[in-house]
Amino acid sequence: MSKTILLSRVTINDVAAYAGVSIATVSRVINKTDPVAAKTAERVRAAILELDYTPHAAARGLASRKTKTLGLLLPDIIDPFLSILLRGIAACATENGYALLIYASQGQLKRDSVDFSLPLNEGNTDGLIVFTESLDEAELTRLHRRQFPMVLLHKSPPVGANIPCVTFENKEGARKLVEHLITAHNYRRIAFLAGPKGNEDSYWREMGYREALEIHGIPFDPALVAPGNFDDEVAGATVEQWLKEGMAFDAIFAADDNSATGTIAALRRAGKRIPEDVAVAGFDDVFLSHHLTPPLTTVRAPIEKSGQKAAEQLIQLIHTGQASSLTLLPTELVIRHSCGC
Amino acid sequence: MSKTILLSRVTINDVAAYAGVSIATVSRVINKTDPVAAKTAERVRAAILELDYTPHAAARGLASRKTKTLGLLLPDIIDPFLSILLRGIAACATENGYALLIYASQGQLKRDSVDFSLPLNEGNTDGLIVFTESLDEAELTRLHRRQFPMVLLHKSPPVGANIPCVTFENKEGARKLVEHLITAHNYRRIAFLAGPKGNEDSYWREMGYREALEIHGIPFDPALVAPGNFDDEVAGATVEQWLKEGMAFDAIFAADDNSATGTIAALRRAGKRIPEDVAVAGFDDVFLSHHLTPPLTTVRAPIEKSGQKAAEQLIQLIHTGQASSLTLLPTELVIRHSCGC
DNA sequence: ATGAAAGCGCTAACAG
DNA sequence: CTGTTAGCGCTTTCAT
Repeated sequence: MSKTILLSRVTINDVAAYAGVSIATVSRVINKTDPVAAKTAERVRAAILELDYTPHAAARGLASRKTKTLGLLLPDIIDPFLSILLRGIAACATENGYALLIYASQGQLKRDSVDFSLPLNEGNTDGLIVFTESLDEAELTRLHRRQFPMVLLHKSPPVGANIPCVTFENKEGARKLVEHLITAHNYRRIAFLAGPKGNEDSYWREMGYREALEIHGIPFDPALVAPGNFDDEVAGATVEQWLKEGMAFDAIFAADDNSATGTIAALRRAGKRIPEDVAVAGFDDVFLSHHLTPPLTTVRAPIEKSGQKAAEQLIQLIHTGQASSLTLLPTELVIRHSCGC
Repeated sequence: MSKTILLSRVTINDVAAYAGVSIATVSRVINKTDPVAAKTAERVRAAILELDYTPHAAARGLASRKTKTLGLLLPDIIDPFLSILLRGIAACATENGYALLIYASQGQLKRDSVDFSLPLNEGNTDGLIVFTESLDEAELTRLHRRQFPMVLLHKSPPVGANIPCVTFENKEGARKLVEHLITAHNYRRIAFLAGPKGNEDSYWREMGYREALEIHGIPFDPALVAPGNFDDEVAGATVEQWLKEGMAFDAIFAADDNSATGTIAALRRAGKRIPEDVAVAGFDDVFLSHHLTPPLTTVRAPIEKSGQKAAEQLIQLIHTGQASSLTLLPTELVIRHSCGC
């Protein structure tokens, strides 16, 4: 009976033998790929239950050439942003019957040695979501040549490779925010705390910042741009440095809310009032933004949606071979008090 | 040459043919399982490079009976806590050459139907990390009977199943915190905002709270315990309800920092001063805790470490068949200002 | 040091 | 409706 201790794996053969049918029939009732007589199916189901059988995913994948899992490649950084993104991806994947295989490459993955083998590939996933810089361009191009389904998240494709991509309207969001700083509050010395080098979200946010300045005839001052690295401590250090140098500014636009948080902390340590002495604004609108003091003026980025869209596009690509080459998610200005409002 | 477009998969056979050796030899140079003559190995490596060959993970898994991936089962909630936990797990996994397969069960996974197949199992992972309530006890017991390597995160094993478990010293941390509230500030009406029903971390934090009261001869008042659900909005609503009812308290101990955040917000909306009118304390010490106003007094939980330990234990279990049945990570009181200090 | 061959557990024609 | 059989791509004895 069910007390039998089965240490070796129960396979489809055991089920077939137990139910007195062929393995093909067992496969059919499991996958519902072909009609099976009701009574036979019932016997098979009983056998599965009795033997406590679970199909072997790898074997299935080998035979059917599909794994029902999505791969996600991330660089190391795991922060509030990623956590929200993950929720979007995971929800969409699960909803569509896909598992999510995540690989956090510490830094960028490159094909450096011969025995290099991409941990996520055709063998264990049906497709890949590649976040920012997690994968080397050569490798990206190679996989694409192989027709391996991929979508890029917050990163544009290498030239010549038409890989679908989903990201935010970063430039517009930043421009609107900075224009608000200029027109509503008349700030003129607005500093920008950039994100990590090479990060495209940050790049476009800076472009939006510059565009706003230009529109309003404010000359761009390179001294007013410094690294914040999407990190509260790095941002804090930069702000402290500026303060020490006696740099003049009446507002700081941080490329994300983490760096805005560090900015506020540093400003406060230096005895500055926010927004009276220096206004602060961020980007993303993550959880903590409205719990800061003062509540942070920022740009809401639909992070969860961007994850969801990426998964959606990937699944569509897997099923139909087609996906939008660019999905641009709208951003929205969120005025709170740190800007002076 | 390399311009050849290969649409069909390149297999070990292609490599073997190209290098003029048998597939066994190719396998050997890839896995370094047996000595291969230097010149032969060189030819094989060249072939791999030239053909752009990547081993097929599923086939490998099937043949070798190991997948080099760890599975992580999560309930739906993806919050700052999870994000930190993930970092610990992912880092340890990657470091040891394992990929991480994540499945977010919306709610608890149960074996409800026959064609139910646990998305993460012997077929695609070498072992499983099960977080809190993500997996039904029956299924847990079943997998354990099968000797499938598992470790539980923030959840104790079903009776009779000796599954390794890693969690925090929740009770001690909570007791120390509440004792601080009592002895340093002389609060007597201390409310407790509990976590989700069934959550063991929350349960032990409540036990620590009760113990502290008892030690100091303060009678336990059930009216002072209400749900916060590890969520800022739920916590805020509860606090508002208390305020409306005219409930008397001089301090609120929230079971986690999210609910402490909501508590502070609600208190402030009601015009209460913190800590003068009501003191607040949390648990976890996540990123935002020291950016709140006032900075939050809390208990630091080594979240990243708990993820790392879980992965470590699991890998050890896979390799040696042995692991500590209980890993209890110490917590530490973090006094900031929200308690009155 | 290398090759031949037998599976790993399953799906998917193809028969019947 | 059901069974037989040929792989899927790889690892792993067992020979040589």
